[in-house]
Amino acid sequence: MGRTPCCDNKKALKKGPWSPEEDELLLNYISKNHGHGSWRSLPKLAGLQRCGKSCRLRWINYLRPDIKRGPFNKDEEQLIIQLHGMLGNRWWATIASQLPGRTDNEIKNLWNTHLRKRLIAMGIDPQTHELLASNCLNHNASASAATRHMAQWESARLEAEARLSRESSLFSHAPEKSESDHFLRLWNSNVGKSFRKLTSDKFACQSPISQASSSTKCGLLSAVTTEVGNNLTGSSTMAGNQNEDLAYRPFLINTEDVEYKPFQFNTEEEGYKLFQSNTEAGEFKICQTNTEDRMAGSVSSCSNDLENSSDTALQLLLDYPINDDMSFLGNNADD
DNA sequence: AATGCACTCAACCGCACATCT
DNA sequence: CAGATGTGCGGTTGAGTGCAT
Repeated sequence: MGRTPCCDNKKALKKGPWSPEEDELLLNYISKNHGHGSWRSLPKLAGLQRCGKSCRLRWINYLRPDIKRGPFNKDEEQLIIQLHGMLGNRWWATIASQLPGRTDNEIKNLWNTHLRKRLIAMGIDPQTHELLASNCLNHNASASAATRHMAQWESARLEAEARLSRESSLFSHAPEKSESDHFLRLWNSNVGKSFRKLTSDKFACQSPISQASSSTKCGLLSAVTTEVGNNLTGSSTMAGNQNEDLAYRPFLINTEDVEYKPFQFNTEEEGYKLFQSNTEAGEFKICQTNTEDRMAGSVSSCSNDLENSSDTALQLLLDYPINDDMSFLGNNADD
């Protein structure tokens, strides 16, 4: 039963930095064989005294021909921060997928060495994207709004997951994509476009940094419909269990200009307008949803005064020029 | 020139999930 | 179906490097 171990620890396998000779062996093997095939058997076939895992890592993070070298530009850094705000630490690979030629390892390093420190210097917790405690003393009202925004964003994320889960069940013949991939694709898709339109029209926002305090009025970004049913329950449970990691990050950041603003709705009712899919046509559109259908457990303790602002950091994220297509739905249909 | 410190980043480690026997 | 293995991923480490003293 089973297979032999991947890496035989009894063999003296080399560790540490790769030599140019080793790189050449690995490159030659992969180019001659039009791919790596089994990573486990690769080292032996390629004549390398390395474990397959080490070979894979070397290929993915360094030798792959499509690796983009050189420093990250501002757009890339901004996108990483935005995506980290959406996804958190758990999905470096997903973030990397949005940056052609960049590896998860590279992005992770950039985050840990540069971006994280930059946020800290700005008084922002790089994990939660919330204001650090010291800043909260000066921005109590805003920080409390930030907490609400976290709930709003988490609700939006759950809604997206639930919707996509439902969609995937409708396209059950299609291969499953990862949850995060769904979310990113959703964000980049017409759904996101609709959402962008909604937020453009309806969202107001305030900056915890630029505005010392203000009374706020916000609704929930929790337009969860009863159609979601069990899928939603699953998502909700999942998110609850992994709250620390999956927690939606409410802020959107422009690190250069310290634009760091949460988003809000003008009214609670507006918050309940979100994605409603027309599954027959495979299209999404926005419609009114019943407030009573909102997901149980959603944070709803929002105060009800809000200051409008059309120039939001959210808009920066929403308008970021990500490829706006529905290819993932198309793929589903094709498969 | 020597030393210590901070920083970077390639690589390792261990876990989770998918796949195979 | 159970358990072993393969693969991918995030967290962490530590060697190399640059800078300050």
